[in-house]
Amino acid sequence: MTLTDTELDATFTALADPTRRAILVRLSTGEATVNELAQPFDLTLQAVSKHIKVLEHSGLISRRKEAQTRPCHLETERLDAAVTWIDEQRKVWNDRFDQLDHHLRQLQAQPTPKKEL
Amino acid sequence: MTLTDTELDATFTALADPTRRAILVRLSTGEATVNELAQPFDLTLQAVSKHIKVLEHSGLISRRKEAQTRPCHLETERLDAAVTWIDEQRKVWNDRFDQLDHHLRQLQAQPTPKKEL
DNA sequence: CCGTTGATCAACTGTTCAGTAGATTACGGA
DNA sequence: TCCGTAATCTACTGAACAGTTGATCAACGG
Repeated sequence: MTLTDTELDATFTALADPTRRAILVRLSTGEATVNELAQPFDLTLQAVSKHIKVLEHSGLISRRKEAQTRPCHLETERLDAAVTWIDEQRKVWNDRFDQLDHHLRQLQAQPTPKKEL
Repeated sequence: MTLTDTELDATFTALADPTRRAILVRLSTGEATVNELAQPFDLTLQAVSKHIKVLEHSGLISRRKEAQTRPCHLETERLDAAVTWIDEQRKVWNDRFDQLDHHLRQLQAQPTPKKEL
């Protein structure tokens, strides 16, 4: 799935914070509630709740509603989509190198007058 | 190569802005100067210069010094490193699913008394 | 129904960030 | 040497953001 510009904004913004990345790492090992996620951090519950909202808004996680708790879990599709965007750039970049390589081989085959470095 | 927390911060922060992503897309097709990069945007040269500094600081691009111009080019190693981090999380997540799958098979094999949903 | 727990909402503060304008540096060409 | 061009540095403004405290809501257990 391809993301819009706005979705890419939200996704990379969510990934750009160490607390939020730590939450994702924790969630990669399984579901967790807000309290459980907040426990390792020297932050108020409200602050962690905000981070979770950012992650949820980005689509990187989603949540169930279970009794009083609201367990969070990873949405790997968004991780996939982020990688897809990056790979796209690398692909174009690498294609360009292939062309450069081809060009250099041509130059080698038929020596030309040097123009500018 | 593995990135530190600070480097991941800088890398994902750099990717979190649409102008900066557009600059990266442009650079994936080849080197460009600050003026060339600024041209498509409705921004002052100074603003674009700042974005470029953010990208350079993140390690996603680097620059040569050529006469008056300072051409920028992509550093794909950083793109690779960002993908590596994301893949790491997906791997753990998928491993967990494998375990869950294994667990469910066991449950299916030998019916157990239900504890809690 | 009341107290406890999990979590959010609301208001406020301090900091970071994107953008601007104006001055400045650095290089190359006439 | 003087001018034009490429780019940066500095100082400023307004918006967004991370964090706090205090109040509130919703669900369960006695």
